[in-house]
Amino acid sequence: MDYSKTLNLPQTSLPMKASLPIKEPQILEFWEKNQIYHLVQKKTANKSARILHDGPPYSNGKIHLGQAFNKILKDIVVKFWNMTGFHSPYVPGWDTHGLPNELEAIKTFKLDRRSIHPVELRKKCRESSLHYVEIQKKQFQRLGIQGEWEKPYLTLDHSYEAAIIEAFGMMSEKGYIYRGKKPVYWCTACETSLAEAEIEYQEKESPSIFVKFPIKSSDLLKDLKISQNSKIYVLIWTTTPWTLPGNVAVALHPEETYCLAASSDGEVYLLAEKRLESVSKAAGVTLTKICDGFSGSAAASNTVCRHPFLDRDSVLITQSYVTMEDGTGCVHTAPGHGAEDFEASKEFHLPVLVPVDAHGVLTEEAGLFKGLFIQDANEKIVEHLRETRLLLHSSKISHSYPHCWRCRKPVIFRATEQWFVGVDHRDLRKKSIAACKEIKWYPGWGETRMRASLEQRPDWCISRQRVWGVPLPVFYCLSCDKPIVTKETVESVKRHFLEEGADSWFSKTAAELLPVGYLCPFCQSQKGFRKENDIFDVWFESGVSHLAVLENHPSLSWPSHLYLEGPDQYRGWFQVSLLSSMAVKEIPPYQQVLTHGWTLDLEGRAMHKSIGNVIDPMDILKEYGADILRLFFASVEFKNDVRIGEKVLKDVAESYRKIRNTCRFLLANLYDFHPEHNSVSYIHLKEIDQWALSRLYDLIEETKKFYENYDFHLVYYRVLNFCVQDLSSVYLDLLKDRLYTFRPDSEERRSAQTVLYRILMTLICILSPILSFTTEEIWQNLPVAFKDHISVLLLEWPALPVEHKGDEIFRARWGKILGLREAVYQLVEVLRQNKIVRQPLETCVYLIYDPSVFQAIFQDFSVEKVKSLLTELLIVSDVRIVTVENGEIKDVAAKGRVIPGPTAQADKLKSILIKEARSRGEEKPEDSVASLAYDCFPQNSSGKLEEITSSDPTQALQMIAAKASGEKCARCWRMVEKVSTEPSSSGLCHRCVKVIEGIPVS
RNA sequence: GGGCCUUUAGCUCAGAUGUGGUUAGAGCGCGCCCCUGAUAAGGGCGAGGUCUGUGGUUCGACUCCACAAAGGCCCA
Repeated sequence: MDYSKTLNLPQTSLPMKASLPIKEPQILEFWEKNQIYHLVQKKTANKSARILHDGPPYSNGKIHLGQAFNKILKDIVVKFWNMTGFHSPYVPGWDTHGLPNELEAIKTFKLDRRSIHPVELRKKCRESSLHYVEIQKKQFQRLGIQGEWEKPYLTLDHSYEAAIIEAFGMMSEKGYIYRGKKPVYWCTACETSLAEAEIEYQEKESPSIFVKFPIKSSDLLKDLKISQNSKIYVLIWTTTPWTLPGNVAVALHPEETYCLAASSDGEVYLLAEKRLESVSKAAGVTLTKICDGFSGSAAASNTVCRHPFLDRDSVLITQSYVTMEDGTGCVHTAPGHGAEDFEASKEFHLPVLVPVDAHGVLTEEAGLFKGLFIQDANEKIVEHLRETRLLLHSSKISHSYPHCWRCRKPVIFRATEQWFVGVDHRDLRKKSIAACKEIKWYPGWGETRMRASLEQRPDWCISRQRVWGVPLPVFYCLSCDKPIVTKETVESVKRHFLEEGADSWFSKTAAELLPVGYLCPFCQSQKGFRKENDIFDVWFESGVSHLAVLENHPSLSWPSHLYLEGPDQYRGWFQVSLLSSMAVKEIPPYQQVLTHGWTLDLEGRAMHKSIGNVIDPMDILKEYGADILRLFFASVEFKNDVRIGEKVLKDVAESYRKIRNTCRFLLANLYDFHPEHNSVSYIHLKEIDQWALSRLYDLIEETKKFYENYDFHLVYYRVLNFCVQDLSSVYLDLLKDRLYTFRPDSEERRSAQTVLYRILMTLICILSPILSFTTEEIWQNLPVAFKDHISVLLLEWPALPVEHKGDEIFRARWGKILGLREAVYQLVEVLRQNKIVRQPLETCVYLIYDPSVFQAIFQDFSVEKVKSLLTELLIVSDVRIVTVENGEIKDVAAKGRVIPGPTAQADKLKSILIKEARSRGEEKPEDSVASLAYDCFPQNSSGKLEEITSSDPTQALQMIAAKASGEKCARCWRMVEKVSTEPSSSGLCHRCVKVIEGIPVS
């Protein structure tokens, strides 16, 4: 007879196969249509605000994996906050100005930036930027990121542009802004200065030359009584011959030892003693020391050389940055072409010469090399030096050299007029470093790194020679040529930008931008003014986003709780934001800083187009779905670098299925459950159900802590382990009997459902920040009676009454019981290997009764309770708690007699069972019984367990497993003594007979 | 070359509890087996690690120190 129709089998509309790439867009539509983001904001409106301020990506292309990573993490954080008592709006932003966007526009529209009018170029840039904003917006939304997408912040917004001017004005007013000539990275192809962040180091081949600087006069040579007529030279080494026209000095290390060495042709060179050997080798000449060594400072004293080809002197100076690792220990110094050289020029009052123009062409100052491009100048200068016998040696060298991040060409160092933020003005650096202590860094070493970055950084060059950006609001008097930045002028420019945007700077005259009748504050001239040509560095723009956005956006407030970006931002956005905030407000713009690692390929290499290992996030969405990508990022320790590829995504997809199926099983067994009408109160729940609740209680507590600490991977593993270990393998497995075979509305079944319901709702909540699409899908498949909200995103973090945790005795008992379960399954496995049983349900487990052992494991439980608990937990057909007396097995009743010697009893029981097996005709009767002593006082048990249990560490529970006797019930598949022979219920056990009474059987 | 960081089973992660001590854990994957009433599901058991390497401190180090290798970010 087929009794399966009489069972309460699971029913659900939630498919096992996720089909995320198809399902997710539908869910997005649902969120969009119902304005879920705004419902969440409305719901949390009166909670305390906690703001994650979005760092703006460039709108110059489609999103890459690193950006997907970043936004997903932000989304998880914000969703968690919104469900745990905070009001957390998320306003995404874009960096729409700057070189990357400008270059993208030039490429897209094939523009000639030399001929195009700035206003026209800006129009095209704007078009391109907004185009990519829309693309990226769609892509981010596709990832499931919730936010104010219809009102993001853009750095080209008029209000934002005005805010930049305002911030500049405030900093200028406090004296942070100054104008100066300073060597900056300069790309001759792009004709612009570059920020440090815009530089890439690549291998490059350069000339490597040793140049002789003839000594004109020197204290040292006088002291050494060396004839001034001798050919004596200071020997320098350089890889940039074109900078020689800018040479004004040669630097020696003050403490290192220098010497004079003669070559075979009688010339004498000054160089560092330590470098003598390698220089001889490199130049292929024999150098012989001709006197004792002397210090660098002695050598430099009043020593003047003649420039090798210009009618000018070059003085010897001392600098501690001179190293003995390469060169000659005598460093060619051109203050217009090097940072250290520039610093030295300040100390020794050297002129800063820049004989190279913006295109990389040498100027009048370079003498006979005038008009040459630097590459050509290199060759000509070397040639000239050789001709004039001032070149000792020339070769080629391959070394790491700075390149432009956009055009990839080698850059030069060139001093130009620039605008700066003085980092040490008003102790800005010190204050910023001090502020780091007040900020919470995740991971903790972020503080060290930020401090180190701050300590090292030079003054902040905020000007760029481009047009796509916000112009520096500076005017120059046509009469006295002094730069003018006053409260009045800034305010006037700000007003224009607020109304018409920064384009007005390019379309209007200075007079139109300035207040009517404005006079030069320095000379009172009426000749008028010209406008500054430079625009702001994009770091300045994004660096003041906390002012432009947090203070002005209606949803936000200043300061933010958290900034969350990649590790490159310690020197980028984190730092410039901190500096601008400390300069203007004297308070950091964030309370916490969280960084994630870089996304790498499976071999641990960074992703580069040239290597061909770049992964497009959209490809992952097409194949796996956004939830898999989200789950992946939640599964890894994201504070480190993250390796991603086919294999790891597949692995995560597997785990995803486990989680999904667990939820599906829960849901499918609740098809006839109504939480209001069918719930069973806690005290009436079965012990096992209470245990499941206590596990759930722990899960909630622990995952909440993990989320709060941004340890999403711990949330992932905790949830997965809960699904696998507590639910799938233990609780759900044992519950099938009760759910399927008991009367639908029986107390036992409702007890289980009460807990399943709680577990399902909790899992959905815990997972919703990560698996937003899937939990929403489950939510849509939930019975109406379960739901008090339209979307899963409106839920609050789950809470269970503290009593559900279970007291110490309860928890100790369950610790032991689960250990016992593992031991029993080892026994069952032996029987299975011996082909005695195929599954636990065919097994009977015998426990030798020993009161102290039972007390230790089961605490205050009665024998009956232990028996029924274990039968259900172990999914065996019978658990017998027995004593063995006079060769007979006796089931222990509630107050059964106790006899000593459990081990001996177990042995006897074993032989009795073997005997029985033999009489049944088993081939190998001794194989049909498996025994084990379960040590209920393991030495490694925790202190808390020790308190509750007795102190005898040697006691153990004697357990024996054997094949269960009797007949198999056709409905519940348990082995029972006897099944019914009645026609209406034939083959059924007593329990099932009762259940199907009144239920028609087909 | 400098600063900061990473390196525990095939993969992703725990842990080594504020100051070193007996057989270093999980999930996935893998192997063997069971079930067919979660079924392109579910269950059981098992095999996998000289804790990146080398040296040192110590009675004893995966855990402390030094150096090194590989990789990442930033800077020169």
